[in-house]
Amino acid sequence: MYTLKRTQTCGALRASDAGRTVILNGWVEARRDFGGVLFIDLRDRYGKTQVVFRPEVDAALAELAQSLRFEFVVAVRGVVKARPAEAVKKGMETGEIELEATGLEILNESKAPPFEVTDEAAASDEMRLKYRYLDLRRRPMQRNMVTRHRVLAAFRESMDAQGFLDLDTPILIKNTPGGARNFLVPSRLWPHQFFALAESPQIFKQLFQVAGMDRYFQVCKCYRDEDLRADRQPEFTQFDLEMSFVDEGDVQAAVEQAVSHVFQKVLGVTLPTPFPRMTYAEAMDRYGSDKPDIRFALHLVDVTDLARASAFRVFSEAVATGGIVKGLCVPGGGTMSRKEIDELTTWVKGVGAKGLVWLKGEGGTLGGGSAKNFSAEELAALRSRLGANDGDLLLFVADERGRCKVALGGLRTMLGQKLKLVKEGSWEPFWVVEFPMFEAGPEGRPQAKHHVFTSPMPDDVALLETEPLKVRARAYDLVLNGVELGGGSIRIHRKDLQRRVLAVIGLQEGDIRDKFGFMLDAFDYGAPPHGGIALGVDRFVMLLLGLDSIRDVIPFPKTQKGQCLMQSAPGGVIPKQLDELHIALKPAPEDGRAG
RNA sequence: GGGGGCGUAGCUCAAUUGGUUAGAGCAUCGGAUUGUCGAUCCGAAGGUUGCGGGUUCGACCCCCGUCGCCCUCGCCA
Repeated sequence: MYTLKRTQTCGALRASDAGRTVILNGWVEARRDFGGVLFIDLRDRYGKTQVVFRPEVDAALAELAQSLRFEFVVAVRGVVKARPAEAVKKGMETGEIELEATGLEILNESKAPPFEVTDEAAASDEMRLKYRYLDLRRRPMQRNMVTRHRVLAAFRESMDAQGFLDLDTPILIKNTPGGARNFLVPSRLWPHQFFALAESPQIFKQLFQVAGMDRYFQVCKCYRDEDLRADRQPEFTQFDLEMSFVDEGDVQAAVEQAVSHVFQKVLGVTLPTPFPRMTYAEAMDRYGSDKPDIRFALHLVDVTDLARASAFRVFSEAVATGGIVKGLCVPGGGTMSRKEIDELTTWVKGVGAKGLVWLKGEGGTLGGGSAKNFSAEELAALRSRLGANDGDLLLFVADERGRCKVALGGLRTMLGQKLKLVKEGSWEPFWVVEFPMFEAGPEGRPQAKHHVFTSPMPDDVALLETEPLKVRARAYDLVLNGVELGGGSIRIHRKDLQRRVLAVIGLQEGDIRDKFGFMLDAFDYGAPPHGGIALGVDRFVMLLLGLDSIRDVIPFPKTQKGQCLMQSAPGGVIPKQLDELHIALKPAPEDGRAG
């Protein structure tokens, strides 16, 4: 119990409140002591208000206020006063007033915080994660969390308006190898048996369709035990939806409506719909990426034909061994230093490419770098093919097809950011469509690129057994500003086609029965045509806020090694727990990371 | 598993490229200060330079190993 319960929040008071007696509760954000008069900035989720203590108003109170320190939690009663004209703080919502204190209750003291709880993130990621509750107290993080809430609220609003049902699915499910590595949960009641944490609600949402729950959606947690990235966490959140009696266009339209609604509600931005479509083949050829940032026009240009006959062996040999040569013309990139170009080369080699060939537009032809390896005619042809001007930088990668695209596509993205080619504040969502059904696995055997329930395009079904790698899928990814927001597909709803697809990836009848038996059984009982999609909530919020790490929009994220620095999770368990689970531990690996 | 960056006071950083007493700002503590809002001024305290080993007359600096944080490739249907 405490006596001075707040009557207002710290962001509420304005000049029109002058003369009122109110009570504020909050944290001490700043303290300015003039010996006589003492100022305190009081903060809560809603804002910040200056409190002033004066000895002439209450000497004992002013003395008590001297003991206040950063992050003390206090309750202050006082009279709202208009500030003297010269003391008005511009740019502060409550800057026209201050609270002249007549009562103070220290609700809790605080140790000196390990870092300052200020708007500027002056602390390292490590400190922020260890003391996450203090990091979250900072205004920018509070803003991020509020935005996250508003995005979720707007999404649910749109889904409800479109007639979707919010239904949940189990987190503890059966382990099915393939796809992302699962987190495993041992079963106490069934010794030697394990649950897996759901990596997505995929199977269940399809079974909802079999069950007639047309138009399902959910905001759900997903778990994948894979390596982390700036935009990947082992535990993340998806907008998940699935619909019956639909084709690609219906799912995309539903998503466009929901995404547009979120943009309108959260940013006040109107997105033109429908979103443009681009085929996977075009994305890879022109951008070297299946999630290109199309906000800047920097395209990969194929010069394989020119390279084939070149005297420059780096080019001709790459082509002779079945590779390709592609180039990128960076407008104005000629000013980049040798050192900067070397950094690009280092990166390219890091992704497995052999190297980077570079030239600069100068004197009406091309010079610098590898120019001496080409004839004048070749330089002219390259310059013309890439549309280069004097002052431009030309970058080429000659390599195996996939590596070439990945290397140049990566360079394109890096240069777009480095040279600020991107129009800030622009939003260009689009769909990448016609993904390949399969990709070559380790031993050349086709693997599902999306997942095994994805339907092939009708025109390509005949190729399933003969040229599986040429079969295109009825799959689609939603891409926004170079980020893959999510992907989905029209599913296979007929058992005969499903069996053919499973056979292509080499699953034996026994395996099929073991892994997907219940799914196929369900399809025996009238599965409707259906399809859906899942979008990454964390990435979505990150994009809306213009941030570049997913960690800043997840309240309690893990480090890149998958640890929670605040809890020190994961951690060990006591022998009794292991006994109950009938689990014996093998010796820990040498790196000493065992709990 | 591979490539790269970083690790120095509670926090954020510096240390003339190997030279003897490792500095600054903020925070902390003490003092001064009656209109500030990153308050100001004076003073104090604060260090196993992530950890282990090596090279050297001498190591924050060079070498090897290791741990941690970040970026990235693989991986993530």
